[in-house]
Amino acid sequence: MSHPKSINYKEDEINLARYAKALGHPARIAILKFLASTDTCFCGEIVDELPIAQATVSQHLKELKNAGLIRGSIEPPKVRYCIDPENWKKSSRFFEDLFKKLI
Amino acid sequence: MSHPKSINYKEDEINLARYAKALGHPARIAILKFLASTDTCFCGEIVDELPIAQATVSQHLKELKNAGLIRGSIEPPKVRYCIDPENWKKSSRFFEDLFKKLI
DNA sequence: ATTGTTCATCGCAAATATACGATGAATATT
DNA sequence: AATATTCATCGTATATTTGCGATGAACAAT
Repeated sequence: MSHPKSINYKEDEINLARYAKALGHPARIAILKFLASTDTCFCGEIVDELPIAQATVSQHLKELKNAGLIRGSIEPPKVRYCIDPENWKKSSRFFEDLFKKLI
Repeated sequence: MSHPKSINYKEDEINLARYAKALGHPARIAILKFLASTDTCFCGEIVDELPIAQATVSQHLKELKNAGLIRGSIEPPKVRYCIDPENWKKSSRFFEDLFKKLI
């Protein structure tokens, strides 16, 4: 792919897009809602909850982690996941700012 | 692709994911911010503003339109775009509901 | 030492997204 | 009629995403 015009979006636009992209799949929305409702949980609980295979759930968790929306702490042989409160608040503010630009 | 477990996400999760996905690219964030700041605009103005080709801008506009976030009205030989106030409010509420689940 | 549990990662296939140039459709101007 | 403007769409190339089964790593329990 070529980029004749050099791409230079603003930092905030890139960050907001990254958060939005992470939220852009029903499975990940469901995972986050589940996480928010239970405070913390293990991968296995999500697998039981959702209609997708363990490998796929693990991949979605990885993406949410990469986006910064969740965190995982090892608790052998499991991994306890929770929402990252700081980034959660940050992304909440990002969306709020975007939407209040019009309403 | 195969789907051994039948996929059945909740309606709201699907809708929120669709809005989020539409917001999941810096160019589309930039387009929406520009649209919000100018009320309405033509495709050409966005092409001047953003570092991407006309065909690509048009495609992003199409995706935003498919997601329901913007509308376009023909004004020959141009198309005037504006944010869809109703769906904008709706998606704003969706995100608000998601984020307030934790904070 | 062997087995079981839990989860990440690898390797693969198919689908979707991103970007562009070229072309087409619609209309206004000459 | 011919030309110019504006924008959508087509065709194409490449990258990313989504999903799965299989395997591996880490630890617990036998």
